[in-house]
Amino acid sequence: MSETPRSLPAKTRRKQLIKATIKCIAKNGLSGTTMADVTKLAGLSLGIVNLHFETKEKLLVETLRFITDEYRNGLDKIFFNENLSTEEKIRAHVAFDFSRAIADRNKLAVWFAFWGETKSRPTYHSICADYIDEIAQNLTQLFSILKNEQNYQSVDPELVCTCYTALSDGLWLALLLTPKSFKADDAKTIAMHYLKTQFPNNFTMT
Amino acid sequence: MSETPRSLPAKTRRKQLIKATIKCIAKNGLSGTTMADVTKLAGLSLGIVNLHFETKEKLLVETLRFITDEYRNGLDKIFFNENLSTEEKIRAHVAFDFSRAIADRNKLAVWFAFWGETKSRPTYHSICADYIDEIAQNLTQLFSILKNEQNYQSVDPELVCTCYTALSDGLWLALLLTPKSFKADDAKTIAMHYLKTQFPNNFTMT
Amino acid sequence: MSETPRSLPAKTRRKQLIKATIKCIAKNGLSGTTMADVTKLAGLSLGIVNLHFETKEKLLVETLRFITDEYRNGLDKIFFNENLSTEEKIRAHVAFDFSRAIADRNKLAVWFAFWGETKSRPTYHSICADYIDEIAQNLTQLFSILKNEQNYQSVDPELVCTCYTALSDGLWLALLLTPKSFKADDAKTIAMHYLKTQFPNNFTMT
Amino acid sequence: MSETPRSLPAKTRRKQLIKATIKCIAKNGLSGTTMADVTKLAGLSLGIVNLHFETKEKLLVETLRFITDEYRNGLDKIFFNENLSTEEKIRAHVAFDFSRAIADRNKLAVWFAFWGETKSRPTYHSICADYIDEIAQNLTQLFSILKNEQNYQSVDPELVCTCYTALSDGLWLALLLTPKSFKADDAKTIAMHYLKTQFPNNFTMT
DNA sequence: AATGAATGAGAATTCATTCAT
DNA sequence: AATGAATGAATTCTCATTCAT
Repeated sequence: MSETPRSLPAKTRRKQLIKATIKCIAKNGLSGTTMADVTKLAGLSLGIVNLHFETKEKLLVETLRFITDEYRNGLDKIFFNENLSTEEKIRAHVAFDFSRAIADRNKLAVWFAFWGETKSRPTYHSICADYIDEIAQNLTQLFSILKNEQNYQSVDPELVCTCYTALSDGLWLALLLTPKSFKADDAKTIAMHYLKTQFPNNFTMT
Repeated sequence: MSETPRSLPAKTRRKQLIKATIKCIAKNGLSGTTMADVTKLAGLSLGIVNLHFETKEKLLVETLRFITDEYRNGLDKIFFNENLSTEEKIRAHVAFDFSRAIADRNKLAVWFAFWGETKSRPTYHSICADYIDEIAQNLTQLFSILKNEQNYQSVDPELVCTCYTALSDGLWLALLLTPKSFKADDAKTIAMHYLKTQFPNNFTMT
Repeated sequence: MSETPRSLPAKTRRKQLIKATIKCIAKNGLSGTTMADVTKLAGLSLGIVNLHFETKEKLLVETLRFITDEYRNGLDKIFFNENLSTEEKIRAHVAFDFSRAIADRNKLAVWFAFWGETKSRPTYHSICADYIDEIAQNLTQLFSILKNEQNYQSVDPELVCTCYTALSDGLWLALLLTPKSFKADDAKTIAMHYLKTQFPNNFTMT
Repeated sequence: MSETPRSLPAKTRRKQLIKATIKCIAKNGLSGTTMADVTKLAGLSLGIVNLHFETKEKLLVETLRFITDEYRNGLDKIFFNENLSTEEKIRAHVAFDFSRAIADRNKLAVWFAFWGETKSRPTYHSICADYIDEIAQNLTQLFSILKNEQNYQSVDPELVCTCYTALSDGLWLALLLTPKSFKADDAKTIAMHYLKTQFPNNFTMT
């Protein structure tokens, strides 16, 4: 194992601790995650969390914010990419949803761990509510543009967005619960299958 | 409120405690649920959990099993109801998924609380895996029969089952996360919308 | 050692813990007093403080209140005793100030431990301010009555009260700091010596 | 505020830290005084205490010694001042006891903070015992000289010294506990009032 | 069957001290 | 001489479990 330098920029340390926290939550659950576990996994001392995050709760919040930002930023890059057509953007969105970085079982476990506590923790809820809204607006807009571009009469962009979002959440759950029999590619196939029912002239090949 | 008798059949006490546990998990999250909270909410003494469930862990497992059984039994009643047509069975399935009893926010919070810990707790996982499989088989069969009855050529019953299941899981999450703007009826509409894309000649009216 | 019963009335347990706390503060200082020390000295388990006092801070406050109440109640019994003359009441007051129960080195250490933190802890301050005022009023009244009864022209009862109070506080400090060379009886002699200067016709014999 | 030079004579740094310690103890109590607080208040780095005092304990001891020396040196200057008469020396002593420099609430808080820990800390005790003795000897001698000079028959110089010392300690406590209603001038008045009872021909005017 | 005071292992947090820069 | 990130022992607090009544 390579020696970590004794002193590092605060940002690096925070990221190091957040990554260890993700692994820990995936391994032990939110309730089973102790500061001792996290710091040991990070190869650091017990007191360091307090130094960089003050409390365990704040570390958890920052961890949720980290995966939230990662997801949002990834989607924003697609949404604001001027080189992609609308269809390509939607395809890229789906591909991103079930990519290595996002549909990673550790991160999925973290998502669901926080969602499971959302009702009782206003802070978790507000962090989630925040990004859900923004992404839904962008995706609805994409469906709306595609509808107009390609003259799909009966499509309801908002409904399709809600349906697609729920579907991808449910597919993530399936990836988390039945990792043996259900893979990211299966999930992507199903997501595309739904989009094809709405936009039959698009989304035809893989 | 009427006085609880000091001595009651064990089964009644167990149900009483499980119901208190559901409320507690919804209110405080899985990690924030203590035996003191549960027993106080049930109006019983601290020691009673040990008497009826031995450990907290076993109470939690029984709680998960309780909502799991409730869901499975409800669906079984529909599936084995000889008075219903296949379409009616599927309609009833959807109606049940978003009924008062099932799409109750307390129970949804419990589902997601356990799912969030699933990766780290083999027991929770095996309880979930168990019922998921059985229900998927039944639902796939219904789609398969409908396909043959009504001559839907291109429908893949297994894929539709997986897609519907993921969709309803995702809709439950939406009900949990955004209860203000998204109601059970909205969820049901979206679920039916998906089924209509697969079986356009069925599921036409509300 | 006699076995303590496993379960006791809450009041008894609280007193038991407060007494152990007094000993601990005297032995280790306020900052050196740990819950582990207190509970070990009381022959009880670590968790019991939380059960009866919630936090360490509350145990400390109750401890201060305990010695405060003991002092105030003792003086009240003297002040409201109808069988004593005014001079007898003042004599009893002095005797009480330097009695076994009050001029006990453990308790003195506790008094000064709290006084030393008074400036930084509003709660400690308010508990002290409370009783100081009440006692000063009563003592001033005694001096006032004695002045009138015995026709002492130049005595200022309020000033004598403040002076006596400061003197007895200082004598307590001497008892705490130089226990070898300075005893309760010496302190009492000095206190009486001061009173004799103000009321030469009273307070003549021991 | 002017920049502190990065490198300064050790003595200056030590005094700087001791002054910050006094403020900190007054503000947060002895138990609430951390190295982080002290060094921040001094505008210096956390590691500097170790450099100049080795341990926190040694810094505290030096702080106690600092206020102790300040008090003792002030009194020595009076005692060995050949230009003052005995009465003037005693008057100066009282004036010093309740001067700005000594009856400062920060320093009083420090005195009582240490006295509160004296019973459990032999080091603190020996520092205190040391100066108490020396001052008592000097003051007794002054009273003794005054007695002989002015022919006070019944005065017991040692008793008067003990009484005055206790009184001034108690007055300091009053200044600490009830700063609003009790000021240094009030304390001085009471101290002089006591001395007048012993030496009625002296100490007549302010 | 039921109670709830007591227990004590386990977890978060604090903070004096260290040490590479 | 000075810095401040990092350490980890010590302490408080939590809470599932026990057990005498």
